[in-house]
Amino acid sequence: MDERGKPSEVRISDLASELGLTKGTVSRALNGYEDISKKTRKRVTEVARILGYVPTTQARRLAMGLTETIGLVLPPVPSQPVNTFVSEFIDSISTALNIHGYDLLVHSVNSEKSEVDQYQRLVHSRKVDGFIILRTLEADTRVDYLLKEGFPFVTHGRTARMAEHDWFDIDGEKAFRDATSHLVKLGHQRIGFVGGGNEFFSAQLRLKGYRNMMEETYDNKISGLEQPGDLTGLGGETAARNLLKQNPCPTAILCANDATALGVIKAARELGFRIPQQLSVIGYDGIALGGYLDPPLTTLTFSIEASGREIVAMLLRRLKEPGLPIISKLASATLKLRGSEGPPT
Amino acid sequence: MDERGKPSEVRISDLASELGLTKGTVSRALNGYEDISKKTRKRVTEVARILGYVPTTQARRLAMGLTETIGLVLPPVPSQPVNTFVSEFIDSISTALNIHGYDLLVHSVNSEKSEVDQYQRLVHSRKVDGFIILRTLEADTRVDYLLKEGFPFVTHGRTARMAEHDWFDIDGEKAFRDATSHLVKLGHQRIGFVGGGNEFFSAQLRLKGYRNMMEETYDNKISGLEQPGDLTGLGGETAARNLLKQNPCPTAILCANDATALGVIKAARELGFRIPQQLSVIGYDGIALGGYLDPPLTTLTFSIEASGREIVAMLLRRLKEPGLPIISKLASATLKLRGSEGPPT
DNA sequence: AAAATAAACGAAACCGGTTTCGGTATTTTA
DNA sequence: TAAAATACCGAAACCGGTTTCGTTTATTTT
Repeated sequence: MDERGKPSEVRISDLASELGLTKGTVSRALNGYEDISKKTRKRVTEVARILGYVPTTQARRLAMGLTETIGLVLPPVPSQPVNTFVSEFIDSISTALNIHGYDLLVHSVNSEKSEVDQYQRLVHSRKVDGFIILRTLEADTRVDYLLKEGFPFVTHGRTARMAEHDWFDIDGEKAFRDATSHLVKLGHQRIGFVGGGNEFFSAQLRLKGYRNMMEETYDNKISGLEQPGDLTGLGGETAARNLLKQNPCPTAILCANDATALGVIKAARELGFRIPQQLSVIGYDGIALGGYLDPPLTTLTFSIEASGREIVAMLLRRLKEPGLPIISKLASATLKLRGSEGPPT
Repeated sequence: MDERGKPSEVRISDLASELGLTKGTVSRALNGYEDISKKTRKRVTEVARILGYVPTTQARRLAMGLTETIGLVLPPVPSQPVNTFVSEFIDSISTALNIHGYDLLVHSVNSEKSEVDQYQRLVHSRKVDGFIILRTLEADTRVDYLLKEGFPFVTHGRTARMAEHDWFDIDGEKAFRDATSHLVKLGHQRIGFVGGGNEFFSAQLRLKGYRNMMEETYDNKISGLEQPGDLTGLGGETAARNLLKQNPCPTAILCANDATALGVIKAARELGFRIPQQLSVIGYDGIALGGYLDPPLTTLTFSIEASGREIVAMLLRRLKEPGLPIISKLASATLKLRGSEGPPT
């Protein structure tokens, strides 16, 4: 214990000389090597505890040739901070990583450099052992780059090259089939859809789920109700105006995410629609705030915490056994009925 | 350029032998030492570029005795993910740090270990050069610990010991004076207040701002309208029920944050109050989602991005010049009128 | 009791950089 | 032109650990 301000400056050499051993021996004693006598090991760990010795991370990592650090590069999201996904996700993966002795390094994409540049820097400077990739695109340059380098990573979301890399995803296709089916059962026929950017693979799958269910149910007789979106509230507003000026207009609208749904609801209200009486709205994401709306937003939801834990587990497995065949996992979202949908009038 | 999968494995020694120099010379050439001829320096940088040499971070940091990393330990927030503050804040500070060559290390508090333990581990294992502390309490054990260790950090929010450490804060007292004053000018007399947990210093200051303005305006004739809260929607609901069952009941309610405001609005609606006609509500945080409510939530807001940038600047200054006197900065929030308040009826 | 084996630790190389110090070769000064 | 100063680079120590290899001592084996 040091009385002074500075944190303990005990190095392994200090420990060694204190014990009358060499630092190599101390290191092996502390790391459970078998060629250390029980008595010595006990003595070493005891003195280490008393002196408050903690190995310097940088030195250990240099010697062992690993970083025990996982990188997360935040995708540049121009003003779409409606979603708490990122913070919850960071929380869950850092928790999971910490448990296994790994650290989480968070980087941002500052305007000057491209996104792939960030990955490149992190790889070459050996700051991380692997990556977690968020918001995958169908053609994803980050994935392309890391595959080319042979650098470990797991994506949250699928890509066009999903057969070549580990991934975790929510089954958005099934989720939107379910949601559409739910609306159909309530009696809706003209069900609108507001998508996300089509560059996102997930957006395509959600659209697919919706479209397939509509085609199967109404045998291609009801169409023209798909609108592009951009996963923001503003995008939802414009899409809703386009849909609601049609005649006959939709009695329900399915949205690619909750932010979009909020925009749709806002625009619909301004046009005089009452929800859910005159228009049912369903979102996707399960943001907590949806429960405080009036009416509370019905949405498709999944556990961010579980997703993060799963992804971390996959990545750590990959790091441990690089030769493993591709790992992937498809989890499912559940429809959380809260009140923004009902039978059509 | 390597054709194979592996990332470039060029070490400084490879560069040196390729150039016919020693690694010491190469290092100095690359780091701008004055005892290297212009010609040699040019040759070194050129070959380094061609071979794609990037110094291994771990080695550099070990040799230089620094980590170039800042730690952020996420405070354990039991189910309060209504706020996007954390993700936006992380985004802004990592951007600011990256620009200066620093990394951001994010840790979580896994149940087993206490929060201070996390800081202790990070300090002793020398993983970070400094910390950014979020959600300060009046008596903050994290601050106590780091002050004791003499370890650099900047807080977002003040503490009881703010005279002893660097801090950045939003002037919540003034903000709530302003908001109260705004409601007074609209004609409100019975203005309610729902606080945050009183262990947070910020919550106390917000309450103080509200209370002082009320006392000054109504000369202590109007009181009993303060309710405790917990910064969550649920807390807002119960507080609102307590306030609204009074007779006469408040015509406006000021909330310690937006999540609370959402809860207040929900409860008020359920009790039959129309907003803002029968009850004005004002929040604090400026969450983007508030703009999509009906009516849009009037709130006190400030730039998270600017806060993050400022805090990073303060911390880096501190690291560069440890002897500097305490640095602090008080920024102000602005009242964003959106529609959830109006004159009383 | 001598030889073989096992147990326990010391010595030294290594990870990949940075930095100090000292020694030539070259230029400047006297 | 000899001496002093300067420019430029090599050699080696160092950061704080880990790991391999070899040596000594203690224990078995024959």
